[in-house]
Amino acid sequence: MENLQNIRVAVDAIVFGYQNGQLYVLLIQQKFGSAESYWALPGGLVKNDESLNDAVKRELKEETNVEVNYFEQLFTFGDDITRDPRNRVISVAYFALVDPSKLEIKADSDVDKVQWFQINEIPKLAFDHNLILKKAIERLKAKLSYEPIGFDLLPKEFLFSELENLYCTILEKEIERRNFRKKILSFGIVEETENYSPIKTGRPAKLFRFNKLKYKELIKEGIHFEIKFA
Amino acid sequence: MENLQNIRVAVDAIVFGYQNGQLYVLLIQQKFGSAESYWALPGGLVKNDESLNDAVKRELKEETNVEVNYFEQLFTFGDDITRDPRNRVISVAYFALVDPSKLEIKADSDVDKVQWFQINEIPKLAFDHNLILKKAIERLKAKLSYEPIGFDLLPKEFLFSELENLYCTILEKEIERRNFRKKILSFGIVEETENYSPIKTGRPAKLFRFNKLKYKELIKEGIHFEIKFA
DNA sequence: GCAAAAGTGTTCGTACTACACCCATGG
DNA sequence: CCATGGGTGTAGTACGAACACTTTTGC
Repeated sequence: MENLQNIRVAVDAIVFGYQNGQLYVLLIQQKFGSAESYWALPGGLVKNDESLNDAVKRELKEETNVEVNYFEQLFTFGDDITRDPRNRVISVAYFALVDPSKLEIKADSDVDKVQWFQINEIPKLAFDHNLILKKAIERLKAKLSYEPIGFDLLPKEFLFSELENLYCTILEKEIERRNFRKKILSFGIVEETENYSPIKTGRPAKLFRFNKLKYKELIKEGIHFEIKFA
Repeated sequence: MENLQNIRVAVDAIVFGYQNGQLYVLLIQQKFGSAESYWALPGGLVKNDESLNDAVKRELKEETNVEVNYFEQLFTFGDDITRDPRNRVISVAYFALVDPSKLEIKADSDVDKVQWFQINEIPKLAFDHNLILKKAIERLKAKLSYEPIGFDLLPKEFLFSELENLYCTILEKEIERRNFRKKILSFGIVEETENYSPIKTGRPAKLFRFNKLKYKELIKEGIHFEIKFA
């Protein structure tokens, strides 16, 4: 029907992490990179007998030692034909949210370095990866307002002030503490634990936990989570 | 680095149309289809030197004679390795909204038939196209609530009752006419025209038009369009 | 004058906004 | 007793929900 198609299929992973009031993304540097050896998103070519989802998981594990169980498909980049100067490559980008304190990153296989980069200190990346990352950040911001994804970025038990800070940081907005707390608690998907923060300054703060089960029930009932800001 | 990758890249188009109070989708039947010759979404393999976006446009034009200027990327289907039994094929699905009255559909190139199918009378489709369509419908419903996409499906000038009906049909919900009208008009993105409906039953109805410019201004100002229902 | 669809206003309740002070602990 | 963050209540407002009758035309 047509000349033989010669297009490669790759996947890229945008892994966001939150720690100490800052949003980070996981980047790698290839060992045998193209001349300039820019930092890049983890990723690589999909194998013939492997689903796209498995491909991202595998590449991420291989390159950074990070294992993630939930990836969301972000977008497929294939409009710029020369985005990879070597071949025609389209890339299916996936993003994930993790708590960095639970992970041990490690440069593996063909990778030279792995590192968390603060989101507003991103260098020029390989290929169109700056563009991909930009789109991922937009999606993250949007999702934060209508899905309780903040909890994936935090430890199992967390302070309300951390959650609050996470929203401020990602959305780059001030929020009103009292109203934010009321709003979040009103959904009933965040519960107090018996524990208190080990931080020994100021009044001891209760630790909270996210009730995933409750959240799923509410979704079934059609209640939709939404956080707005002034 | 690895064995030669052998994955084909296709695009598929989900073209939604609205007419006479019904939502339709455009399907084709291949001439030399696989045995069963199921109906299918328009689409095909991407050329080596062609962007994904151009590929959907070309395929749609070739197969159905329909020209669309705005496609939105829906999702990339590539987790089911055997979704096409002949080869490993991943498909980047795009969707578009059109006013069918402005189009002349015509089976072209390798296509035997082209037809609008009402959304709740979809037969079993080729490959995983039922799944793709399902996802497209979900996205359409979601988008309808927070973007004024209804206007892409209607003629330039339309009746309020048509708009109202469009929302009811797509969302499969009753809506409250008075509140709906107030809400839509409150955004200021829909204007009265001087014209009246040619329908000669009941009180003559004003025709309205969508003010795209005004909408873009409001977006810049950060106002976000949202329609909720009881 | 009746059938058929278009057009419209008000009340009520809920949910978001804005705002400032007290609390519990460690040093 | 002071410094540090944690924790809370209330009043005003704006927006969505519910609801039914009048208007204009063709036949």
